Amino acid sequence: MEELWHLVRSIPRGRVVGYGALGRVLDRPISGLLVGRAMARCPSDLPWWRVVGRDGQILTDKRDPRLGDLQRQRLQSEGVAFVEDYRVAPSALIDPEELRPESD
DNA sequence: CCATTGACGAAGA
DNA sequence: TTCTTCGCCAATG
Repeated sequence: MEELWHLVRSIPRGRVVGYGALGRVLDRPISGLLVGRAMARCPSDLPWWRVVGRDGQILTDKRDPRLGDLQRQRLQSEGVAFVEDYRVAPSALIDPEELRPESD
């Protein structure tokens, strides 16, 4: 999982990445669903709120619905634009590939 | 041990 | 466009 944690940690402030996109670039690719499962039990020092659905949707629900609001708040406080209450602007969405050069 | 269930997403109807 | 099915596979009951 170290590789996944590293990727998430390298997401710049004010940017978000999709679950499936992350799973796809791993050394051992996994489905977005598994990325989500991993994120639900990730280390507390990860910027987990910068991971969203493929179309920028805030998914976090099911077990702890309150997390969805927390995620939205954190993203908004980073300056991420929203096109809907629970969906970020496409411009904030980036591919894990673009994490290499940037790192902000 | 077996059935369900997800921080998902693509494909088919 | 909305709904269902299916692949993914570890965790949960």
